[in-house]
Amino acid sequence: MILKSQVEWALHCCAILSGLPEGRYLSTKALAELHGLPKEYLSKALQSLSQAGLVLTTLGPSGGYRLAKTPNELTFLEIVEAVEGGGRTFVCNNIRANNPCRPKGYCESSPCAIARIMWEADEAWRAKLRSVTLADLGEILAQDIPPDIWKGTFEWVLKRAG
Amino acid sequence: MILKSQVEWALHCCAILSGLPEGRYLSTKALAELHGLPKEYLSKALQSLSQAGLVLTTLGPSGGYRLAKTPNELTFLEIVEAVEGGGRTFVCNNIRANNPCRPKGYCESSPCAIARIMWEADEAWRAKLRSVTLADLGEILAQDIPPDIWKGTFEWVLKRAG
DNA sequence: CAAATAAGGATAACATTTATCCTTAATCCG
DNA sequence: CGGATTAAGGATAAATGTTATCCTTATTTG
Repeated sequence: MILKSQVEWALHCCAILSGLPEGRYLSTKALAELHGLPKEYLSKALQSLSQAGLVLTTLGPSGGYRLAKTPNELTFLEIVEAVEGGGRTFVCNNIRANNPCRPKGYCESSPCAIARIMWEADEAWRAKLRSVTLADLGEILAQDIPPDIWKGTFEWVLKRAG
Repeated sequence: MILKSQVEWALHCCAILSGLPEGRYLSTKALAELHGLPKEYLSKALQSLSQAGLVLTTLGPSGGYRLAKTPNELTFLEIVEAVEGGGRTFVCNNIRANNPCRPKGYCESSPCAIARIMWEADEAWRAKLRSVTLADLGEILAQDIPPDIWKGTFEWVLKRAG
């Protein structure tokens, strides 16, 4: 059970977009170059973000993407679910219903106990991702990344942002 | 990102095995019939449990599986990881290293901040699963399942247990 | 009008999951 | 001892999902 690599790509792209000045846009091409990713396929991840309403787009030269909200309003969970989908990791096929000892037409009152427990674990995962915003990430990155690399990247981005 | 259905199968099988009297074994065939599952493929899931040391096996007629520990020593996490593997759901491909603004040969000091956050969410998921034992599940099932079905299933199992 | 862009459809390569079949070695029972 | 039953595991195939590429369309900029 592994998340799509598009999740990783979307998170990194949002991290870059969160440093973009107000009203400017960054293209798929620039984001793909910056991360060494296939432009066409990265585009699908960005489209998912767009469909989820997390980013805004413009067309034409100088077009591209920018965040639809401020970084402290955008959570990891929103980004992950935009790309990966909001479904649960545990799918209950209700195999208890195949138990030959059950009376015919027997109807369960509640979801399977095993599924309920697995879903609680899913919810713990989601709760953690919901608690972290892009702004939080920005603070961590500011400490992680050497200032000169951070600055160089920022200038590289600004040069390409429409 | 969906867990293998074998995870569901393994959990249900362990739930049944946890009700088995001391020293008796239940075969793949019986477990497959009880849950309406393909015997040969279910066998792979049970082999995973065996390799992880969660169940004990015997060969020959009257052979099969029983738990290697008491139900209150066996956690959901152990069962899930035996089948699904213990890896993380988020794989970091370190795409930040592709950033053209980095000096050549630059070496990161710590894992990517995005990966660290995603891994914390994974750990929250695992922590929840680690906190629930088969004994806990048994208590919930005892309340969920009507006594006559529970009793009928138990007798069905005992009739087939070696 | 020409170039650049996002959006999205079609398709293919690749990996994983799901399943089936077969062989081997061990165990039980008559 | 011999036949039946079982777990273990290898080989293979079908089904599904992920990753990737290509192409068309509509929009925007200059």
